[in-house]
Amino acid sequence: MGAPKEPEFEFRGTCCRPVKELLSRIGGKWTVLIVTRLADGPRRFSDLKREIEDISQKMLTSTLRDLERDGFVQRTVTPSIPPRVDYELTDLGMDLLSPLEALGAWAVRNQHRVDAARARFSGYRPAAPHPNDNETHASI
Amino acid sequence: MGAPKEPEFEFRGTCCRPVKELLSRIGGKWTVLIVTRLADGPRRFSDLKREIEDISQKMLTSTLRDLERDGFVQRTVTPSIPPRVDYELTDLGMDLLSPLEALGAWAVRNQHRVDAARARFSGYRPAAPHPNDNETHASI
DNA sequence: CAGTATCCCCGGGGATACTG
DNA sequence: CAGTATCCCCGGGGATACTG
Repeated sequence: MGAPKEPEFEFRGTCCRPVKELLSRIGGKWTVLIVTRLADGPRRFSDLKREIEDISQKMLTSTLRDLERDGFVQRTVTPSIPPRVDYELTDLGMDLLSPLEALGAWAVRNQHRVDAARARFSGYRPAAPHPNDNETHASI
Repeated sequence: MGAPKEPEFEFRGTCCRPVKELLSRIGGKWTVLIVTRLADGPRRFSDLKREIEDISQKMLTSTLRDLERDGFVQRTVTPSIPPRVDYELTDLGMDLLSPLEALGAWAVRNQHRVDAARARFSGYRPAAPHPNDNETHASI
């Protein structure tokens, strides 16, 4: 009976569980950082940890696990002592780079337009302020 | 004088606060849904509320406010009683549609590869299981 | 080295009631 | 109609300690 009422995505005609999932995956704090690091070639766990530096062990592990689970990353264990684990992009992971780069390029190209909009928004807007913009109204 | 150690994004050479910001914006639960609705033309607040249906008033308001702030959406008030507020994509918002559609199309095209990866991942993996895959080991 | 276990915090998001 | 106010919850993410 009840499918647990997930909001049904509709993306310009095409239906959208996959879109929603991809969006929430790349919306994660570390995913894109890790993927772009791996774009330059395979990395050991400790390489990634060192290169990204601000990431916690836990988030590196769990983000990599999610990426492995979804098929973007291949995990290879070399059972030595100490153990060695390498991560690399799969074909699927490499394919993902294109739309990601398109989005990244767009963000960089249009950054100034967003910044300008923000300046306008927080600046003086004489007409039609939002109801509770609790600005101590300047009048007197 | 520490800048509050934000992880510095590096996206294939180009630096990346804007990429990070765009990613977290479209990673939001409702942003893309709203933007794609507006892609078909201007909508009143209540239209969006009705069309998206599962969204709460609060999230519709705050997501629209974020989109307005960043310059993707234009908000137009008609001070009648009851009031009427229309939202529409700005040029910036419409420009965003391209990379978004590219990403959406990719997600749909490659959905089966992700699904296949997941099936493999949760299925029987004889070699190199993760340390604590606490599977009640089938042996005996 | 490459993890796991535990504890904790904050903010995104939801529900409900109220308002100019 | 188009919001705001309040209260609440959960899970993403961080810190720290421990381990095969």
